[in-house]
Parts: sequence; C-alpha cells; structure tokens
Amino acid sequence: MTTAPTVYDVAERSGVSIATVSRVYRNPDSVRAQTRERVLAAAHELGYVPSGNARGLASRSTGVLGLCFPDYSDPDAEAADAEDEDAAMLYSDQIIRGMERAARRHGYALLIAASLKGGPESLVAKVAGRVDGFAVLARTVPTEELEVISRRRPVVMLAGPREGADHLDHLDHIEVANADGQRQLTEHLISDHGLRRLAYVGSAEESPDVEARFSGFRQACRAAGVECGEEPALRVPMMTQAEGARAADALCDRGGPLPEAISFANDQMAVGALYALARRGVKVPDDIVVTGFDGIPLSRLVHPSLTTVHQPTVRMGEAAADLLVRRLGGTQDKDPVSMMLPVTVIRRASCGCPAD
Amino acid sequence: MTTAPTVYDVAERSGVSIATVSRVYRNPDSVRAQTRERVLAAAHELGYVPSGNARGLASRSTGVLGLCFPDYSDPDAEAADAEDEDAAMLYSDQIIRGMERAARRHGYALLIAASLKGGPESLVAKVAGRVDGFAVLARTVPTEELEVISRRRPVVMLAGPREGADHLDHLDHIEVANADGQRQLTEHLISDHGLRRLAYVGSAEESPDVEARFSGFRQACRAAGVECGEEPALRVPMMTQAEGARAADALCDRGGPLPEAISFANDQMAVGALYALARRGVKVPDDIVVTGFDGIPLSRLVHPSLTTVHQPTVRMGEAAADLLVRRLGGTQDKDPVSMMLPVTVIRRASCGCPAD
DNA sequence: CCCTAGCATGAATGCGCTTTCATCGCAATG
DNA sequence: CATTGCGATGAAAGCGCATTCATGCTAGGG
Repeated sequence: MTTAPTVYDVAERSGVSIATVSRVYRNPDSVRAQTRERVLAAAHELGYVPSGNARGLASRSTGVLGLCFPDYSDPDAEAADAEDEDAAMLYSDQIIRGMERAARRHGYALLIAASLKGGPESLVAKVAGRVDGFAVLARTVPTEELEVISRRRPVVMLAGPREGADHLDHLDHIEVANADGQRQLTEHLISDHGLRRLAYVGSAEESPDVEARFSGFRQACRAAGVECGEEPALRVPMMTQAEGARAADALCDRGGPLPEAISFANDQMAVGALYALARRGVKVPDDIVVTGFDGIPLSRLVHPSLTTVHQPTVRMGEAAADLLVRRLGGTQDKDPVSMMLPVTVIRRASCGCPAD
Repeated sequence: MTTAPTVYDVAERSGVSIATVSRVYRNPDSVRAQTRERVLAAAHELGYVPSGNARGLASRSTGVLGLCFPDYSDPDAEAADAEDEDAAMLYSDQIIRGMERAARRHGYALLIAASLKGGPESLVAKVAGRVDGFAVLARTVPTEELEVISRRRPVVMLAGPREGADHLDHLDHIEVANADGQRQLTEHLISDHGLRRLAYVGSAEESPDVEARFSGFRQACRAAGVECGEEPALRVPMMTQAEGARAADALCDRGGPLPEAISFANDQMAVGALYALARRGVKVPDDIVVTGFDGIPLSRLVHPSLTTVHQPTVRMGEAAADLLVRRLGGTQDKDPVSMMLPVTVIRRASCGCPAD
C-alpha cells in the first residue's frame, strides 16, 4: 500500500494548489470547470481518497453518529441459548437499522460498537471521539461517564429512565411507554375478558423495563379493584423461553386455583409458557390466558398467536438519530429531552380475542 | 457546547506537557503513576475526550472497519411490505452483526453506511476516508471505484463474483456457494423425492446470486436428465413475499399440468407462495413442493416449515472482518483472495421430508 | 485607456494528536 | 568523585485537510 496520496500529491500532479484541490471536493462550483476536471483526473489516477480524519480535524465535525450497545453474547449461554441470544440481538439489530436509516436521511453515517465484556478499555472513548453525537443503550456504560461526555457533545440514552434521585442526569432520553402498554393490556384482560386472577412474571435481575411494566400491571389492577401483590407472582433468573416454560409449570403446580391469566415481561417467556402449557394439556386461552411483551415476529407465529405489546424498536433508533441531528443543528443548549415512544397492544388469540 | 477541551487544556491544568497527556492514554506505563493520576483527574474535570480525528491523523489509522450496503428500503413498499422487511431480518442486518462481532474481537469498531438512492454523493468516499479497510456488498458501488480505493487500503467485496472478462478485478471476495447449494437441493428433490417437473422462480433485476443459484438448479436438472429451460420459469420484479404469492398464483393459473415443485430464489418469495397456495387449497408438499433459499428464521416457523438452503450470512460478516484485519496486519501484498463459504441444505416439511 | 468589480486561485495558518529526539535527574558503577 | 545509563518528561515537527486572506486577472464602466 506504500503511502496514500494526499491533497499535495493531487495538487502537484494537476498543477494547482492544495486549496484548489480541497475546493474541488468541498465546493466544486467555486472552481473553474476546466481546472476541476484536471484535478479530478489526477485524483483518479493517483487513487486519491480524502482522509476523513484530516477532514474532520480541520472542519471539526465528522458526519458520523454513534451507537453503543451492550455485549449480549453470554459465553456461558454459548450453545445453550443461541436462540435467545438471537432474540436479544434482534432488539439491537432493529435499533441499528432504524438509526442507520434515519442517520442516512440526514447525511450521516453510523458507527456502531458493542462493549467488550472484560475489556476495561473504554468503549465510549473510542466511539465518542469519532462521532458528532451518539446514542447508548441503557446499562451499557456508567451514566456518570456519559454525563462527562455529554457536556461536550450530544448523547442520548435509549430505553433507560432518567437516573438519580437527588441528581437527575442531564442526558436526553428515549424510552418506550412500558408502564402504559402493560396497563392497557391488563385493563383489556380485566374489562374485556372479565379476568380477575392475574399473575405477573418478571425477572430477578434488575431491569427498569420490567419494573415499569409491572407497575403498569399494578395500576390497572388497582384501578379495577383487582387483587395484586406488591411483587410479581414470580421472578425468573433470565427472560428466556426455557425460563418461561418453567415459570408456567411452577404456577400450575403451585396448588390453589390456577390464575386466569399469566402476563409475562417479554414474549420469549410467554412463548416458552405456551409450549409448556400445551405439553401439560392446559388450553390457551380457554383454561388460561397468556400475554407477552415486545411484539417479536415469533409472537405472531406461535399457536395460539400471542397477545402482546409491540415496542417500536426501529423507531427508537430513528428517534435517536433525529434527536441527535436536531441537537447538532440548533446551537440552543436546551434542557434534556425525555421522549416516551408509544407502544401498541396487539390483541391476538392467546387472550381470547379472535386471531388476526 | 462551547469548545471541547484538548490535550493542551489538560496539559495546562495538570502542569505537564501535551506529550505526557498523550502518553497517559496511549502508553500509560511510560508515565509515572503519580503524574498519570494528575492528568486523568484533570481530564475528568474538564470532560476531555480525545479527538478520534486528530488521533487518526497523527497515527494514520482509525481502528474502524467499514461496511457499505445498498439502500434496500423501497419507498413504494414502505407500508405494504414493512412486515416483509421486518420478518426477514434482513440479510444486511446479519452481515452487520457478524462483522461487528468479529471486528470487535480484533479491537475494531464498525462504521456502516447504506448508499443513498439518488444521492450522487459518493457513499464510498465518505466511508473509505474514515476507516482502515472496508467491505462492500456487491452492487452497491461500481467496481471500478472500488479498485481505485483498493490500491490504497484493503477492500473486500461480499457476495459478488470477481468481475471482468478481460480484466479481473483485484479485490478480495467473499462469496457463498450459491450454485452448489441450489444444485444439492435440486438433486435432493429429484433423486430423493422423485420429482421431475421443476419450476424455478428468479428475479428480473440482475443479481449474480440469483443467476448462480439458477445455474446450480440447471446443473442438477441436466445431470439427472430432467427437462429445464435456459431461463427460470418465471422472473419477478422484486423478491418479496407479495411477489412470491403472485408467482405461485401465476404458475397455478398458467394452465397445463402443475409443476411438481417450485424452487424460489429466496425464502421471502417461498413464504409468500406458501400463503398463496394455502389460500387456494393447494397442499404443500402433497400437491406441490416448495423450496426457498437463505434460511431466514421465518423459514423454520411457517407452516409447513420451509426446505431451504442456509446461507452463512453472519459468518460472511465475520469473514470479511477477519480478512480485513489480516490484510491490515500482514504487510504482504498478496494476491486477491477469493473465499467461497459453504452453505447447508435444510430439509424440512415443504419438500416432503419430515419436519424437524 | 484607466479604474474597479468580481472571480479564480494561491499562500499560510491551525485543527488536536502522535512520535521521534533531546534533556534532565538521579542511582548505580568504576 | 566523576561517569554511565536509564527512566521520565518536554520540545517540536508533522499528519492531511479546510479556510481565511491576499493576489492576479479579466471584463465592464467612466
């Protein structure tokens, strides 16, 4: 590869100054057509590609947005849960897709990077230094670190609530209406299907999403005067199909009357439960109603099709890019924005609604 | 955002030279612990983030790999086929995932960019200038342009054959064994299921993949003495579910004996066909066999489950990153590499094999 | 025919960092 | 006690480009 040609080489070869070469790329109209041709020809012969770094340095902007997300690959789960991992990645894939699309519309490229588990080397530093602004999935990077960075360039947090009781963080946030969605879904079960013995299955590991959803569940219950504990009926260690199946079995074997409905904190678990219930001859939705959350493609394909709440994942990515671009455009140093993206309850067969 | 702090600011605040500040980040051990602490403290107070641009400029390397792909989003299909696009979990998403993962393992981040339809502005120039090397999906960028760039930095082409009859391009290539896979699948239909009236559905728009697959189809037919034209039985404008359904209908309505099997150039279309056939009461695989190509997740979930050829999409991305990294490491200026990734025939219910 | 706009181009500076190379102490050595 | 040698730091020179400012030139206007 010897050494790459630079503006100087192109300038020399075409008999102009480097300023003119630069202008040919940045502002073609300001150069006489004939000169321009000469320069472009020389550039082509040399295989000249403008250095993005130099460009960025000189103009202090990169035309790139960033996206950081957690390292989902669990070395333990390697073989075991490849499928689950798949689902987890789906989430980030969709955000990537949405963000890429929106970024592109605004003329930006997208730099993506997942945190490297065990790599103490700051992922963020790497990305942050190369982009005009970036988005981070919640719990990828310590909020404090983000705050430091956000003092100098826009940072938006995805799917994470604003943090800190005393000291709210100053980041922009984009969330989905977890509580609201679960509340609506639960209201539907209560008022439209007349159910009153509802069980919620959440996760043991801390997750703001799950907590928000559960709180929506409780709101609906309380509003309708339906009994409902302070805590989910069950908390599972991981939100996988396998755990969902186990949870369904556990609830059935628990003794006492079966719940009329089980609401899971995500679709994965609900699907697992569907399988488990089918295995033991419990009919859904006749004997028991099952609901999920997320609206993954699989939810539509299982039998019975799963009633769930659809998350606008792709739109989250888009919203992130749009927000960043807006921040970059307006010099105004406005207050942090907190966007709550609406979700959609999808009524399908597993709650007793006619399949779509 | 005022103006971002630089090494100079940090140096001044911590009472050292900028060289030392730089060393603290690049080579911490070469700085006395006490000094290092001072510098880091100052950096933190200032919210200092090293500029990737300046870094890249000075060290002439970015630590970033690039990936360019075509603009898939069909403005027309916007509403109509949103689901198609979604369920498909697009090809490029998987490549992105694979490439990101491999890049990360090697310590690189990934810059992704789709070509902007109508944007004459060279996508490649934008990406190429910011990365150490990059991969391009076939037919995203004119090969000639790539060749110019590849003179100065590694470029690998994904899913595209080496081009040029007289003048083979000098790029590295990573392909999948399209012909081979379709041939195997077709042989299976012929010898194991005894089918002899086979129809192939390809695409009207030019695609080396589709052509390669069709040629594999023909090879198998000819080898078995099965009749098979020079051209696919049908070519559709776009390889979507909707078009697949339409194709199935067309073949059924065509008059004459129904084919015994329809092989589609991708899963999307095959799935669409499955729906269309079910609607009109044609039983798969009893009345007619259907096969796809790609092995998208959906193929396993439809009913009947779809016999198809699985493409190692994720691995393509990984291979691309690995290859680029190897190129960047070795100073050797070896000949272009051409990798052919193996595919796997997945026999499922839609060809009459027992469902898995 | 001279003067002035206005346009195309060149000279020069700086963007923020990495990287020799030189320097300065200071401990180990003769 | 003078010398070496080495580890820690500073000084300075770019890296490749964008950009302002200055300059030369040509075409009108007086």
